[in-house]
Amino acid sequence: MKLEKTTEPTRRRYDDACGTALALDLVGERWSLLIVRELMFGPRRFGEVRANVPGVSANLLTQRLEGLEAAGIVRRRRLPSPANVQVYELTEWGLESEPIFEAMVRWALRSPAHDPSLFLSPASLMMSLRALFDPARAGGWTARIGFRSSGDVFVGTIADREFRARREDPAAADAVFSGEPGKLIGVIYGNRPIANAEAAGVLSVTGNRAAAERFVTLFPFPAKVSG
Amino acid sequence: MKLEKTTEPTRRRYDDACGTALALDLVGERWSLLIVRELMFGPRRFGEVRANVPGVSANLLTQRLEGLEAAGIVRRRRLPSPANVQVYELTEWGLESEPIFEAMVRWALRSPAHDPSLFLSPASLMMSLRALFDPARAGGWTARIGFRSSGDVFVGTIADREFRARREDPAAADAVFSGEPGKLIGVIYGNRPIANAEAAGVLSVTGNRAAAERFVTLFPFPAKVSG
DNA sequence: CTGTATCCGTGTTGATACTG
DNA sequence: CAGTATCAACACGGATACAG
Repeated sequence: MKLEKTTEPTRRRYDDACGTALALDLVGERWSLLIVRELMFGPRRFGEVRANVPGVSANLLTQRLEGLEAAGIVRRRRLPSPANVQVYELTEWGLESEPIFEAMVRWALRSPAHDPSLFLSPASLMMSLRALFDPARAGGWTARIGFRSSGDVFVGTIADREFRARREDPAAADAVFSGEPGKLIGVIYGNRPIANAEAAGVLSVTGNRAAAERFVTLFPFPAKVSG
Repeated sequence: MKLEKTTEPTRRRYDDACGTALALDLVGERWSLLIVRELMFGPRRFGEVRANVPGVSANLLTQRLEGLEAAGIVRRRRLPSPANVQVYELTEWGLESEPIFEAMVRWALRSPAHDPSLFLSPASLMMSLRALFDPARAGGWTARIGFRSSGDVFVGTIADREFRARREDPAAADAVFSGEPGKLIGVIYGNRPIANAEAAGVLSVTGNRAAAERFVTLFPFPAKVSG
């Protein structure tokens, strides 16, 4: 028998009044932000999060979800009867961490170290689109664009110079992209013709083709740093 | 016999094409962002960084500065002859990480876990001001406000609905605040009268008093989350 | 003073196996 | 599917010693 360590014998904190340090105390531990990212577009189950955060082990995911829940960022909920499964979702405040992701994506993609061939989760795809969306290019355009990607579905809405995304059936969207997240983002990042990707068989577009063609021009990829 | 570990036997990376994950690979290690924060307003020496990032040990600081340099975020420079000391400064791209800090500060300060009584570095003070600055409240006002805080000096400039800050002699500013960072930010966060803090002897204001009074109203503190 | 290079105790991480 | 248990390897933080 050994001494009980209640939960935190010496939790590793920054003792710093700076908001940055506090943010790092809240979500700065390894994996935490990637877990929040997966919850950003709606509730997810344990296994769904795990499958989309490559490399995280089950015990760490458990610990992080507990920590995020204790911090008031994540809430655990049980879906009503027919489903009756447990899901994790962001609290209102957790959802408000979104600008952190946008800033990180915009900044990090300028690094020469970025490797677009690595795994990309559907949520990461949508987050990237939000981060790179250029309101000026959208002008007054309004559209609903659907995505079917690795079994996940989203509808992205462009209206009032804003781009929002939700997990939602894309059947009623103006146009729908289907394909792996990495392939979809490749068309947008590379500013390459959709037809080429379709010919390569890695992507398909249904619905209003002109809308799809216009959509992919709204996300300028940031210039790489000179180094 | 064992393999030589050149420098990084198994560097701990997220193998994820998401910009968020890349940002965390770049600056997600413990201490890294707080080090960048200290460099955000100009070059700093090793000891200055160490003194303003409470708890970081010398060897960790060395490691992090090396890593940040290798990533192209920090540059090492030797000041010309009379000084002839080595300083660390952000690269252009490193400087562009600033929006990440603003987003983190704005989000984290809503946490009930924020403890304003902890240590606050002068750079953190200026970062907080940038994060909380409200362009609408500034309107068309133009002013230069100086800060003398823990041996550090800054000038904050309000113009064109923007607030910028640099390490600079505040002698020529319209008004100058002097005092510890925690006390200065307390007046702004708490929206308390300057006179009270002066009476308590923790702060002093010189120059145009009306400008100082107006200045402190431009940084609305975000509402705490209900939890 | 400005770092750099060790060693060491401890806590965290990650792989695997396992349980309900 | 949703976690828990175990354990080896590693990272962290502190101390100390050392170099320019």
